[in-house]
Amino acid sequence: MARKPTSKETARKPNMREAILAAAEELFATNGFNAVSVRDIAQAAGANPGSVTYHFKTKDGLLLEIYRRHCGPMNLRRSELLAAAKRVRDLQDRLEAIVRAYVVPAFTSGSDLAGGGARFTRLRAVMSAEGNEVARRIIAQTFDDTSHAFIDAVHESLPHIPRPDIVWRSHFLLGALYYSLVTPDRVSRLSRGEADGSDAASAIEQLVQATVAAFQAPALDQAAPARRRAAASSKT
Amino acid sequence: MARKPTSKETARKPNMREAILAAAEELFATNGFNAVSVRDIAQAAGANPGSVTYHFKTKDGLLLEIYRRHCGPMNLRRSELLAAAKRVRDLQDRLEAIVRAYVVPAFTSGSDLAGGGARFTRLRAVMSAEGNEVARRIIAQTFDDTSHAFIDAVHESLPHIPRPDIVWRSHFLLGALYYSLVTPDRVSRLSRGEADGSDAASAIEQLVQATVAAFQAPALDQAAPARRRAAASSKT
DNA sequence: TGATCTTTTGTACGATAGTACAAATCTCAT
DNA sequence: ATGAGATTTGTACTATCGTACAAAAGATCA
Repeated sequence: MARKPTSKETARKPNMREAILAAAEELFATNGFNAVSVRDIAQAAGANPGSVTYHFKTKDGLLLEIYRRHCGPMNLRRSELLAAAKRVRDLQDRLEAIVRAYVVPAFTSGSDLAGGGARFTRLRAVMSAEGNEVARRIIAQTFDDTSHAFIDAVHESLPHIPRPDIVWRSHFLLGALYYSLVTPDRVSRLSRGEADGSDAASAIEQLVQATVAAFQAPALDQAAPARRRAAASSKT
Repeated sequence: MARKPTSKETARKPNMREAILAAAEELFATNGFNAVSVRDIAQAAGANPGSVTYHFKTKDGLLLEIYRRHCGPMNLRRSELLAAAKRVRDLQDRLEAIVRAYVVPAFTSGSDLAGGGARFTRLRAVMSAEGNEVARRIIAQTFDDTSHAFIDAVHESLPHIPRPDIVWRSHFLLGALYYSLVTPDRVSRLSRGEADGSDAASAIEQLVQATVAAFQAPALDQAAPARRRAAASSKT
């Protein structure tokens, strides 16, 4: 084999590095980190396995770069939306806007990257579930600021709710958000086709609506004890 | 006869099969399926790698057996609690009892197995995130009945809410439940120590409270459109 | 006890993992 | 065109993977 005419027949890849990143993001997000091999990624990107090593040195390095690529834009977008939300005058609307500022960037792209932020958010969900070390480090130092800002904003809208309760509820929000991206088919299945779990717009609206109501629920201390007993009769 | 030796000390291995199951459950739940090797499991159980093959044939078979071991008891427990909840007369209390019937067995053991159901639920969360094939098959055919029963029960308590909305909200519930078991430390961290994410009792109460409020939120169709964009001081 | 069945051990095999590295190829200013 | 740097390719190495299997050890009961 003297030569191979790669320049003409295949669509010219102006940036193989981007193709590898996109392929890895997709594969990691759907199968987890360890289930995907470097060779799988290379094949999906139409690249050579060695090319992955060249661009990202290690598999961890590849994951790291995926995070680096998305964290900035997404958090920036969240900050902007949060700042705008805080300016909403009506209290009820403001809370909804705050929640929306947290949810929307997770579903839609926070940058120019194709495929949207949903894929990256799903990736985060999967890495979180797997207890991935690289992801854990990045998340703690990158997203905690954003989370705190969000929690503070919610707390300002609901000053009568203790902060720990708000932390719990925003934690539930993130879990619900993650799970909606991980197994959207379950929504379609359980609703017998009446709802489409893959529809981002529906997911956002439903999630915002439910979360706002959850945040507005009375705090545990002041509400539950009075009528606790009737509900939980059998207990270990 | 010598007394039954406690399983913590080296002592004797009365049931290596159980030790392997427990070790695998723990390792899978914390690291994912592919990140854990059969050798890791064997070592954690104090067994020989070949012993795993003998008892469970394959790694998939081991995972399958873990599911088989838990699904029955947990769903049975849920059915019992759900039946009891449906008998609660007060509407508000009934809804709370229904939600509790869904949540409690996921946190506490549904059987005599040590370690509680939390570990298994966390395992399910991780397998779900990884898109594990074995788990996917079992879940669809084992948990969907339970989920439908739960959704129907909630719908009976809230007949004015469209069923798809209830599906979405119960989906969020499961996501929040999963995430609370996957990264409890995040709650502790974001609350700056004011809340303990590892405390099952707190998690349950917070989750039930938030979820009941979410279920009771007005449906999307009838509430949102009126005040979506403009500031709405008027109530329709 | 000895025979038989169950369980555990030790080892090995083929497949595949991540990664390194040199050769081949491409890009582009000069 | 040419040479230098950037990128891609091909291949190989070592480690570890899941699993198979024969031998050793333990258990059970006539």
